Amino acid sequence: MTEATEDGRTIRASAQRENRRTEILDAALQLFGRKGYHGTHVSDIIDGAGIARGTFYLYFESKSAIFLELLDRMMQELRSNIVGVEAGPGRPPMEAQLVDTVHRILNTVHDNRLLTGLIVREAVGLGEEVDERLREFYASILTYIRDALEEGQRIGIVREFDTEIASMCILGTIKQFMEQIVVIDPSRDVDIDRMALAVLDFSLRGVLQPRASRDTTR
Amino acid sequence: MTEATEDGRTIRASAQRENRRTEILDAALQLFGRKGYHGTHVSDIIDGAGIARGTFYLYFESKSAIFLELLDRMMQELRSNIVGVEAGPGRPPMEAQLVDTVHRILNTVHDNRLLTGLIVREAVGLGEEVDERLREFYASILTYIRDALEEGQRIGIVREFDTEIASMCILGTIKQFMEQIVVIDPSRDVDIDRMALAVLDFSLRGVLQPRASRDTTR
Amino acid sequence: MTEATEDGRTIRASAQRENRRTEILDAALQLFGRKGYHGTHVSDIIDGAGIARGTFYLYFESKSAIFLELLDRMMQELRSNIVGVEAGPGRPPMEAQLVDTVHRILNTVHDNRLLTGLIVREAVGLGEEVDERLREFYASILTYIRDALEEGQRIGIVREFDTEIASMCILGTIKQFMEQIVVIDPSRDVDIDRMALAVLDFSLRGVLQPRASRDTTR
Amino acid sequence: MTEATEDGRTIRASAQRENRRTEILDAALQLFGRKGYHGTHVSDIIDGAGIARGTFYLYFESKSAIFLELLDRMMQELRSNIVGVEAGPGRPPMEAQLVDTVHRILNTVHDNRLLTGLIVREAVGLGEEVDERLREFYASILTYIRDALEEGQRIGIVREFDTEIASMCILGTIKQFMEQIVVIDPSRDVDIDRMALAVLDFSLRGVLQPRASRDTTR
DNA sequence: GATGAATGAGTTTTCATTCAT
DNA sequence: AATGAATGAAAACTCATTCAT
Repeated sequence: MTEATEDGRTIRASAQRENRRTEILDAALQLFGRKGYHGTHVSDIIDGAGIARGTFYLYFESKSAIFLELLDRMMQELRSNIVGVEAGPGRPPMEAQLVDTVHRILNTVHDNRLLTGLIVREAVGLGEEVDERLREFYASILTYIRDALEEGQRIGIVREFDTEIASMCILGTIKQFMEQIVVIDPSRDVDIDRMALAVLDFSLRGVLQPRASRDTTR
Repeated sequence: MTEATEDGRTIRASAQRENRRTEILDAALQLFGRKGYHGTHVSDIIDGAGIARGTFYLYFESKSAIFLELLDRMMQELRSNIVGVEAGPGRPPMEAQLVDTVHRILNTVHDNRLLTGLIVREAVGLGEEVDERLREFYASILTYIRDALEEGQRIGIVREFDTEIASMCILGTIKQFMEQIVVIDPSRDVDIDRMALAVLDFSLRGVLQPRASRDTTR
Repeated sequence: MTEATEDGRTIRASAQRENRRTEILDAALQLFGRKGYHGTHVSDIIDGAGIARGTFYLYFESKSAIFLELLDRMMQELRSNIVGVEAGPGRPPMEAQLVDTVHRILNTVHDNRLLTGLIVREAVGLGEEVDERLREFYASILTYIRDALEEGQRIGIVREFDTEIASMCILGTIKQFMEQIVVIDPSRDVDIDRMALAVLDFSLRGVLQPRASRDTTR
Repeated sequence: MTEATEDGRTIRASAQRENRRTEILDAALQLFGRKGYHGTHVSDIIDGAGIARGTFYLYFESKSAIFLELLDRMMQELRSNIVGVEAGPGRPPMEAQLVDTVHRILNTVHDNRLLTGLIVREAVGLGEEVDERLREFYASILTYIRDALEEGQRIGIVREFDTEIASMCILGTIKQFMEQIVVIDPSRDVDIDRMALAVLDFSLRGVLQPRASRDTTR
């Protein structure tokens, strides 16, 4: 019956259903983000969502299923904010694009503190599936960064170096700030602007004095 | 009686005892490193160490106690390899010191892959105690890096920038490689030399083309 | 939703719940009464109640919690049967009141053999909490007896003596019969009437021949 | 070899052995008396006695064996202090004998506080054997008291009443004071003299004003 | 005899998941 | 669809007893 053409009743019902689902996801997010996967019990989630125990399993197959869904959601969110930076003719200069990207990434992280926590924290012991997805996620970011760097090298903006390693350095830098925002100091209001500029400045130019000292240190 | 000066027997016995302890620690390390804290059960550890259930509790107070001991041990190991780098008159140039340090850190990490895994992974949900120690550990590293950078600025090797943010960038870079070594690709033989040089190159000089292009991009 | 006014369903459910609870309490009572606290395992209780392991913890926080609840219940029961005896103008003569009280106490004890067993037996090693409650319980009974005796002395029914010691004697007598009923001879049908009268006779008049011998012994 | 005629060596050895045994018994007594059977672990006993774990089992078959031995010892001690009171021609008047007996019993109890604690407390859950011995012990005391009362009735000192019940009353009174001394108030120095006299006064004469003098005693 | 490391059966408790109502 | 009582496998930890040295 519900599989017939959707009349008013089923539409309302399925909207209702979607609402419920979202409420549960939100409750779970709060908890996973705050107390980690193992520290969060199904009891906590149903209490948070104000539903009955059985209802939870009407919407999600298992505790790990809802966790994975949240994980995917956040990875999607992050990915969509990173993709979009492309070096190419007719595009703004790469540096401007990068400032913008870093800005957007850090803002996304900040806006989704809790979800990001899921990624930064729980890395292992949640089964091969989680490991695999996180690996893929980071691999895709690495690839993106690397492509950007190589494009930069091709057009002469970026100097020659080991792009594989460099992209890891950049990823590490980004992750550190993700962690800084969500884990280490979640209460303090962070200055995203300052962060983005400083991160970029560091990544683009390094720490050394440009000319004079460069000769002395070698 | 047994509290008298240790004769051959008690010496041998206490050596034996220390051996056992180490065996159990090793078995636990393998398992925690591979499957995480929650994924590892006391049963796994005693199976791994080839001892009886009760024997485990003869040597360690609890599952969390042995985990904390391993954690402390690795943080100690890492700290002792980081401390020692100091900018100052009569010391080798900072860059050389840094190459050396990065090298040593990455080697330590590589030699203690599994232990490092404990630090990189399990970040939350193991109780306030673990959280606190990890926080302290990273804080001490951050302070160390920052001090080094500021010293560098004072003596004119390092250019002016936000040292708080920059030290986080460097820490993030280091952590990324720790993770790279222990989590992401634990089987593949990594080229520590190449890593150390590339990391340093990136951190010191950034990604941009030094001179000519620097004017054009702005 | 379920917190709205209780409809037929929730009323039935909560009645059911109360039933279950009582069933478990009953099973536990039988076992604690028969085999003592340490001799009774949670496994015994769930077997006795015909429930699953987890169900037990749905109704009681722990093994000691259910024991304490039974303990409190019996102390309550006994107390309520003792309180009510008061010497005063317009009240039945103290002796009649006492016969009645002893009767009621022994009947209560008999009706709650198993529960009483808990009090008579387990006196130590169950933690300070149990000790404390038993101490309080007996202290309240002692105080009650003593007050009654002193009131009796005031109105001239009771002769002069050390009421502190005498109340202990009476308490000891009562406890002995509690024990007699529940521990020493739980199967044999006891004659409460005979007991009550004899106990009172003993307590009120002692064992000595009233007149003649009294002169000879002094 | 040790089974040959005891030479100096084996005599010394066996004296030594007896000493050790006693030390262990003493340590166990302290602990059982203070913390109960279940609250006392073999570890506590060997710590208290300053011996090795295995040594304990060289002297006692099991934890319950040493407990039973202590139990027997105390029952023996008490019995030997009660037996000796006999009504008969040529003996001191029963009342004097009783004062003496009560005195001696309470003193014995006081001198052996801890041992008495074993009897007063742990009554159940230690297996049929313990139950049986305690039952026998109390039965023998009851019989003794009853015989004394009946002898008293025969020679006209004691009035007519239900001696079975009365002997229980007296036993209960005695036990209450045993408990008072060892459990309820073990620290406070008790006044054995006052206790003994008051107990006897209560048992012999009860609480009521003696009929004839009920008006005149005041 | 003495030692104490090792044992492992047995205990309590947890918690994700199921299912009758 | 929603409920929440019931489930039971699995986990950590205890402690009396044994046995090789």
